[in-house]
Amino acid sequence: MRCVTEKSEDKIKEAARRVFLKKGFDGTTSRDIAREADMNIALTNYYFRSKEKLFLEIFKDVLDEYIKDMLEILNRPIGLKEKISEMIENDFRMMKTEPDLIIFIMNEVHKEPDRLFSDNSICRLLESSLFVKQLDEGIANGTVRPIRMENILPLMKGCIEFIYVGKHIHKNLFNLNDDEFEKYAQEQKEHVKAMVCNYLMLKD
Amino acid sequence: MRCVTEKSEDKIKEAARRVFLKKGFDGTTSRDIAREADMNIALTNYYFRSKEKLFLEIFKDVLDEYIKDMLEILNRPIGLKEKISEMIENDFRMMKTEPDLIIFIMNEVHKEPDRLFSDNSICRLLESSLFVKQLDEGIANGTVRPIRMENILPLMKGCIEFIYVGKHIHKNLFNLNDDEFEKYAQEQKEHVKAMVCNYLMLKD
DNA sequence: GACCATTTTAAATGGTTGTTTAAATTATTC
DNA sequence: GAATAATTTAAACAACCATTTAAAATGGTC
Repeated sequence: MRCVTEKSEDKIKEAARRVFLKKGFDGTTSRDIAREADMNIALTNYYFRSKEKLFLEIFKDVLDEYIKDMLEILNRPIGLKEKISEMIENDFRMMKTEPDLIIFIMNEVHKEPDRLFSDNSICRLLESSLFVKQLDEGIANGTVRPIRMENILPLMKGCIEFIYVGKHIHKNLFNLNDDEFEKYAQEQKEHVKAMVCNYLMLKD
Repeated sequence: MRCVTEKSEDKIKEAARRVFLKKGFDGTTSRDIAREADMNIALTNYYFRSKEKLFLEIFKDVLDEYIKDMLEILNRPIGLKEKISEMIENDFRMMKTEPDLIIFIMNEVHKEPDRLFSDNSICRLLESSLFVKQLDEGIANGTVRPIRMENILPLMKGCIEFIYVGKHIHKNLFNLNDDEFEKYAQEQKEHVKAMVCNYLMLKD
């Protein structure tokens, strides 16, 4: 049975995740991780063999986390409009609880594209989702604008994740403090919801 | 006209820009830059005093480049709808010619927010742009949805820059090769144009 | 061609990197 | 409680880092 004190391996992994997300792979040293985990430097390699191996484990987790919620919502048995609203709300929630997640993924993949598994399992999960079925049905009966899932998803996620990925830039560009930025992000959320629904749904 | 043999200082700066944009500040070594510029390592410090100073010079240039075109279009004497179209086309052009630019800025600012000059000169330039005047006029006479410049700009730029910032992710997620991605990006461009205009312009 | 400032070079600086070692400590098994 | 295995430690490793040095090469001026 697990006791109150965490296993060293987990402590290191969690500490490493925190540091990697903040500083990226290149900006993080083994000593940073050891210090954050309050453990001896050698333990990183004792448990994970190398900084790279530890990183890849964490990167895989982070990527799964990013996609898991999205897939769950795409398959939820609710209407299209509500689904879009949920997707956007979920994105906002994620950006607030894990503000470093997106820029971390984007940047690491940008520097080393091969870190993305080359299998297309997620691709197939997306294509076979309930969301795609709903989209195709709506298009067939004329209630939905002809558009593919590949195009509509970034229209939702892009607008939201973009302002958080470039949070400091937008704070500076629009002269906002932290509170004002959050209010601004809320406004933006409602605009995105309205705009995407407005564009997707055809009324006749 | 340009001399045949470039000045060493410029050669180093251009080489450094290329490497920094690809690998980021942390991922770039002085030796990387020297190798790319085909020059001795000591010259980087001879001309720029330090890697940090060289980086800051380049970063300032890159940031200006990102904002200059946008401001010019915002002040161009053309109609709102055409202006939005031009903004989006310009964004696409930039993402194609300098695909690493946005993720580079985003990531460096994310890691070191103070690298952004704290003055709000750009902020004031945005607020006093012709675009804002046109927006306010349209809102006043009921042809444009009540929305602020801060909200509408990321609705345009976010959708487009997002798919390029996460190009490899989207290529993998949607199972696209390079050609297919460019076709996909073109589709996306048209969707964004239509969606934003559709949302912004009120017809009655 | 001697003089001087500028530019370029190879080599070295001290510090940090990821990783390893071998000894010390703790936990587990009988 | 001795023997064995698992964990943790301090120290060291070679490789690489940004930067500096001092000498060499270059170019222009008189």
